[in-house]
Amino acid sequence: MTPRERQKEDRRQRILTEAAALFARKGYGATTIEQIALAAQVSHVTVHNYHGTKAGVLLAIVAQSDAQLVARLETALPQGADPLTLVTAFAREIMQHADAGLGRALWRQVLAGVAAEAGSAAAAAYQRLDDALAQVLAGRLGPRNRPAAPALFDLINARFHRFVASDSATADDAAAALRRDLAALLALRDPSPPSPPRLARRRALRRLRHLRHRRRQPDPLRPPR
Amino acid sequence: MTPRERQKEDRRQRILTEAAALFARKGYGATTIEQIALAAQVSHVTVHNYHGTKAGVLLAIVAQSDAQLVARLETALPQGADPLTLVTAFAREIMQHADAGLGRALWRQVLAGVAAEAGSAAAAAYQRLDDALAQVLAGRLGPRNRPAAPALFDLINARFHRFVASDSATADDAAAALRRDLAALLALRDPSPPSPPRLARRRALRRLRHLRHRRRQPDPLRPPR
DNA sequence: CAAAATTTTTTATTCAATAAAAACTTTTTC
DNA sequence: GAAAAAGTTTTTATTGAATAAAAAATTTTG
Repeated sequence: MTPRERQKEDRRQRILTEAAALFARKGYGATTIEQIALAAQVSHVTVHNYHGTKAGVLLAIVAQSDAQLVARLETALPQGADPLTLVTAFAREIMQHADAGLGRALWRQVLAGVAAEAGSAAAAAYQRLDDALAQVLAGRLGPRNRPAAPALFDLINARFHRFVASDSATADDAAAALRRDLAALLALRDPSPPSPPRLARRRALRRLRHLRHRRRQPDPLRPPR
Repeated sequence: MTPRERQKEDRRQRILTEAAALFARKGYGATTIEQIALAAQVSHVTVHNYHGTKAGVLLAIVAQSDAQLVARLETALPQGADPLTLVTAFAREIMQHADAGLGRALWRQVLAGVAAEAGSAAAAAYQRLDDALAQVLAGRLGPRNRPAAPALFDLINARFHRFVASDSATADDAAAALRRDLAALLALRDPSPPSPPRLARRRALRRLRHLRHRRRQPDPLRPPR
């Protein structure tokens, strides 16, 4: 690594470290690029050259801190759990991570930045992290359930957005709501009335039903014992 | 309505109309509040007084134009369709609406504004519209499937976000992806291996399976004929 | 009609963002 | 190793969003 590359890396790191400290201490709106530049001992133009916008600085911070989240999830997530338990555990982790790390006010700015600067390098990096998170989830679902991982992640993400948008919601509330959503989704049925079963089939069905103690259709996803 | 109220309403409407025209013609970034103010014959401070921020102006425009979308969906959506068809039709409608109306670039700013200004009056108004849309969906699902409406709407919304974030994605692609997601979700199964069935039950199961022509578990949601 | 209340405009300031030129540092080349 | 070249940061300047406070204008009320 040449001295030039090293300097560049140093500056980059200084900017991110100082910005993170300032954002955490004074909030996003109240810290200025100038203050970040001053703390990092560069000019404000350099901050812009490195990260484009103030939101870009924040996205870069998230990209760093969230490599950790991926690692954490790898270990913290239950291994053989049913999908519902897995998904709610996953959701809880990322929400607690949001509160413990940047906090919701900053996360609102992150989500805004991702939406506003779709296509930018910073947004692309965030997207990769999101994909990595979805991969972790996919890895924990069995091969049979893996195809559902993207949709499950979308549901988690929707709840995460709501969680971040509010200041009062708790991670537990959000997880419970997610569980309800998912249960309702899995209970979906075609509204057209089933064609009346033929006689032989009806007999077999009746017998089976009896053996099942009247339980018609066991939920594909049961809440954990 | 007093003259004062009427004037206020007039000004408000002028600002929104002129802003919409400017945004459409020159894009969000290239139109300034000053230009909007000039066209609406008010000062830039008045624009701020009415709508807070530039994103606030845009959100107000969306709130107006999207009352129409709700009405349109009420008529355009199939009535007795199965959930999967309904959901994809719904998704297609809102994406086409986005393209036909503001366009994706502006929608990116809308989504960013909602995230950044969570809690503001403008964001709350947007949220109500979102809720109204979800209500339309709920109305079309039978009473049996209605509890799944929020989750289905979340899935649609996630796809809408992706759609808006990209400039190349088509509404059809997005709808197809949504259909796949949903199908995968509904095929979810508990990963724990089923306890070996008792003998009597096994016999009944075998017979039933035979009568079903080897189809184990019919999809609760079938694609439309 | 005059006083009071409300609203808009004027004026001024801070900060994000960007551009262009100048200054500085490292690397390359001879 | 010195001079030229390349790359990077800083200085300087400008535009535009956002906000605050005072001044001006308009409407309502007594």
